[in-house]
Amino acid sequence: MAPVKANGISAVTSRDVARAANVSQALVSRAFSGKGRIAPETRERILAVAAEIGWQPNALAAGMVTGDAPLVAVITTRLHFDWRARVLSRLLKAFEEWHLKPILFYAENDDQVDRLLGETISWRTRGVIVTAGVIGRERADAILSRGQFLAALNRPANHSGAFSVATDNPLGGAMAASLLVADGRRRFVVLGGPQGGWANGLRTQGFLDAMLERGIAPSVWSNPVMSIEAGKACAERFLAMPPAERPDAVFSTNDAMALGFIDGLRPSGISIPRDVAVVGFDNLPASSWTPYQLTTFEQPLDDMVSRVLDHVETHQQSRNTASTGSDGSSWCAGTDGVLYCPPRLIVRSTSGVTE
Amino acid sequence: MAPVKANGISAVTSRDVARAANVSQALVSRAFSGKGRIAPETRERILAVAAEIGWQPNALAAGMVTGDAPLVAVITTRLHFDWRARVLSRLLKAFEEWHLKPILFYAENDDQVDRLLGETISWRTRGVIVTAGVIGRERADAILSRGQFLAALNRPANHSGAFSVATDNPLGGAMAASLLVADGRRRFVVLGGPQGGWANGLRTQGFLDAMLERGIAPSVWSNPVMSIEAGKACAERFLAMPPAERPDAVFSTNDAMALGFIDGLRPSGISIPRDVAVVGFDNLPASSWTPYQLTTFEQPLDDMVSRVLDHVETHQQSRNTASTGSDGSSWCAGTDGVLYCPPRLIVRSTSGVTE
DNA sequence: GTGAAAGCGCTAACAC
DNA sequence: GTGTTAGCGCTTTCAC
Repeated sequence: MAPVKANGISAVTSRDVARAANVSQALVSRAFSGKGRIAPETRERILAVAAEIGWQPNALAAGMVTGDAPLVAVITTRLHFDWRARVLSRLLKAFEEWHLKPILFYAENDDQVDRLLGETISWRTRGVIVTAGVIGRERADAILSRGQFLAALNRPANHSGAFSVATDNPLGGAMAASLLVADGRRRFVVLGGPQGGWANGLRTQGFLDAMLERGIAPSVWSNPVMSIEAGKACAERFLAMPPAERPDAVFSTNDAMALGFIDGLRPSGISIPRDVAVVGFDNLPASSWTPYQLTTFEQPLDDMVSRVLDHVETHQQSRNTASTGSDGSSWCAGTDGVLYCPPRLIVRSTSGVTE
Repeated sequence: MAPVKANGISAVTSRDVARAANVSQALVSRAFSGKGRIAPETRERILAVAAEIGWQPNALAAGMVTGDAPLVAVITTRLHFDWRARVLSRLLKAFEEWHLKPILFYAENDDQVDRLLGETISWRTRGVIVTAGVIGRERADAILSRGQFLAALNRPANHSGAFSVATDNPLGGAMAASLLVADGRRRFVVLGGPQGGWANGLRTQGFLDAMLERGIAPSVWSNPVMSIEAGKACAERFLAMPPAERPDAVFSTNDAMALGFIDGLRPSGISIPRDVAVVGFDNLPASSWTPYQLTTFEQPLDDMVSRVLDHVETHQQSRNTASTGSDGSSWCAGTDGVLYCPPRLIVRSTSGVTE
């Protein structure tokens, strides 16, 4: 009954609708696009016929002929209990409102990102948003030179025409240092992450630099995985030290480790913040819960996503005004072209100072 | 230099590559698709030229001509700290491996889902996966009759040709009831959610039914939002009761409320599980942490996603063997066509029984 | 092994 | 207001 292709996909076309409504195929197109002249009654009739047949314009075909499909590429990775889930959620919502369709590219590892960035271009998207991995200069160039936008979250875009927002991690580290020093703490330890880690490395560095300015050299306890278990292990290490040598302040480069550290200390009778202050990073929901009340930093994710969306919107508009691609508007601060957003300090009761 | 369209999008085509490589346009297509006869050297040369020019096949055009783009639609909603993030993550990974590109549709509210399901078909996807809202019978029909697959997670698909997996929530409720009764508990309360809620309603019902069989009628405390704060509020309500009338067992229809309930009881000196047992649902990461150790149920999400992916794979294969759409293989158990997966009981220390 | 030619389903001029 | 026409950038016969 309905035309069916070899692959089993039904292939009703606008022509079928046109025939059924006794009009030309072009009118069907106009009825749906709203562009071009068409009598309201005709339009209604066509819409009715189409609904009956169950036809809707083929977006692929439309995109091809206009050379401009409402597509956006998003590169992401593991979402579970990750800032990316929050970011993605907000992006999806905005795109839905703007009638942009996001195609997702999932990178299991960072090394896949470059390849995915390449695949991206086959889909002739309006642009690509990157929330994982590293953007190569050549790739960035290839994308931008096609007039697509390129926006990166929490990583450098490595290109002047691209847009990049990131949490100011070193600043967060430095803020943690100030806070703990102002609280009169003396012996500091940083709960760090794996060597390659971007965020935790910068947080650690910011902390260490700020301490160095004060002539202090905190020790760093590195953890291959920044989990709650790693935090517990650090607590054990802490407890294994002679009491007099124990740090009286801990800066954990993420909340998970901080929470694990707190949990690890519970049986010991050591008091937080009296004996040791703890500051985390990320503001997990659990950090505000009764058993933790962790002082921490919140990445201004909503602001960051808003910036990204502003960039996308600007790009969309400049596209409409037929500018030739990269308008190079210098959105970005920072010498590396990244717009750094200060993390928000959230003081709870694991640090002594109440500001 | 490179051809540029009015909209600013670069429009290099396979024809440009063909010209540069001194071959026909058809050969360029063959070089990339691997289909059709082509001399290896020619292929290499074309690939090299294309790389230099920076051209890749236009997937939209390819999809249009073959009538079969490697696209999948996924309908989702708020991802932050939600099972959907985990599910989406796994779906994305699988699709990446299968070279299927997911287009995401975001439903802010359940009522938008039907509309999104409609938009879905414009993209001529291989099928759609639904993780939010309600699937109307007509929509399901429209999708399936096009030869697309339709898979639903944690909701009925409302169509025999569609696939649906869901956690067996009533069973979970019943299991909680058994557990608590076996533990010798007498006075039960259920921390429920909003009226409309699907999952929490079934969990509550399962619990109540199982209790009813034992001649017990637990009370239900409904909460408009199933948050940690709601759980705390329930704890206050609990504490406000005369001690003799207080429940000695709480079944919370999600972990967040259970954790909040536990937190709310902390200052009171009431002991868990001695004075009151608590059982949750969802197995949040925090539920296993030191201050909580919550007995709870885990949705077998990985299994469920695997089922969905099996269905997709089956559909893909039946597509290749040119079957005409819905193969109607009766995957589904249950009279409503939903395949129910039993939740996994995770006994920790907030329930008295250690199995 | 290669090229010519015919579309895929639609949009956008342009003529009527 | 409506219909005709010419493609969009590819894939896929089918000749050669």
